[in-house]
Amino acid sequence: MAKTPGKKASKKGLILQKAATMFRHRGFSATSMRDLAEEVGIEAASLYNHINSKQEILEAICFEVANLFNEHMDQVEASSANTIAKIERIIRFHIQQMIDNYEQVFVSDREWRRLEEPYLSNFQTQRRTYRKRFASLIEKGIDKKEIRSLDAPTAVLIILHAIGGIESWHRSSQKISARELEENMLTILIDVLRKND
Amino acid sequence: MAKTPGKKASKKGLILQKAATMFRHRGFSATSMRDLAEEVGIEAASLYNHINSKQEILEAICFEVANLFNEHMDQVEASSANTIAKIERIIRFHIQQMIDNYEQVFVSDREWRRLEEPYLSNFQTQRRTYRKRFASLIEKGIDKKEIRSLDAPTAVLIILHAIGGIESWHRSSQKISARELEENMLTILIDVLRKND
DNA sequence: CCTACCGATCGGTAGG
DNA sequence: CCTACCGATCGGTAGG
Repeated sequence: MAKTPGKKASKKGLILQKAATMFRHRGFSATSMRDLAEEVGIEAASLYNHINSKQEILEAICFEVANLFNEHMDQVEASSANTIAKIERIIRFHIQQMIDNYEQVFVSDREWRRLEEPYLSNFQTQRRTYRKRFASLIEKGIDKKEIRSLDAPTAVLIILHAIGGIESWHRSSQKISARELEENMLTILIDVLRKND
Repeated sequence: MAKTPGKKASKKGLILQKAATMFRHRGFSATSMRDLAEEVGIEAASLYNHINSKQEILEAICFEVANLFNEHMDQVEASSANTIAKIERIIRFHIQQMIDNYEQVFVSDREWRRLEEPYLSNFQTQRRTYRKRFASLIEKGIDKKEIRSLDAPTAVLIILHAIGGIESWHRSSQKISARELEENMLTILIDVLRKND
């Protein structure tokens, strides 16, 4: 109610959405505000009625994605499922986001390096914290003998980056379905963790 | 003997090496020829005595890496090891290259998108072909019951991107040793494939 | 939301 | 390998 959520909000939303698509294709640095404006359907100068700078657009994309994953992690940690089920939920969420929210997630994952301080450090810290929470979950699973003995930080590294591989699936011409991809990937990644004795 | 390999060759080598480091940090688009020149220790204009364009530098880096991996794949395919040993060799090579030849491999892996045609298509084709060869090896292992039944293209996707996760290790402050990382990662990735019945 | 425009910087060339 | 410089384009602002 405080801010009118009418046209102004949706135009900013459109800018962020178009920006995500363009940043993914060309990269942040190679995308010009003029190209973005054209895609949005206004003049470059008019962009600045909705956003303050090019940097701010990148910040909005990166931190929206970071918040999304942090909040999901909160939910999972607060749930009462067993450890391997929690991890499965997290992996599934990553896969689904990489499929359904591809542009934003990709940009957040690959272009966050172009963030300026202090946002860069903030983002890196959030990222590190998220991975530590994930690794802790795996450690707990190992302690409870639900998960095979392995180096948890390395496993997190592998799992998260493996999911990033969905990018190649998006670029692939002869795609299997998203549903199939999700199941194939989940099966393999869960098998990385599951004890088989 | 044909080309004198003295100062001219090593200066070009220096340019490529410095460029790889800068492209990794700032990205191809955000790296200026002036910044690169300063790093090399000459004026921007002097760069053009050794290379023809900024694009050409990126091409040199990307295709050198592509050739390296293709040639390794040739060797492995020609060898007489069993399938799982061949795959282990390939994975180990990827891990080692990602550790020892990090700047170049990273740039080739992340910045190839900035390549212009016809190099872009050429690179993409090489990449696709390499992955198909890798997937074929996995398929063969499945047929020979050396490898568990899984979707080979998805497994390749996971393995290759998982290894890309070594990037996070490079950025990490509290590093385990390269040797440990290699073993942790290899163990986990081979366990993805190995039958355990 | 536009026209008009700013200073800075870009990749690259001419000519020596 | 340098000085001097090119046209193009950049992110962003002024003023309406």
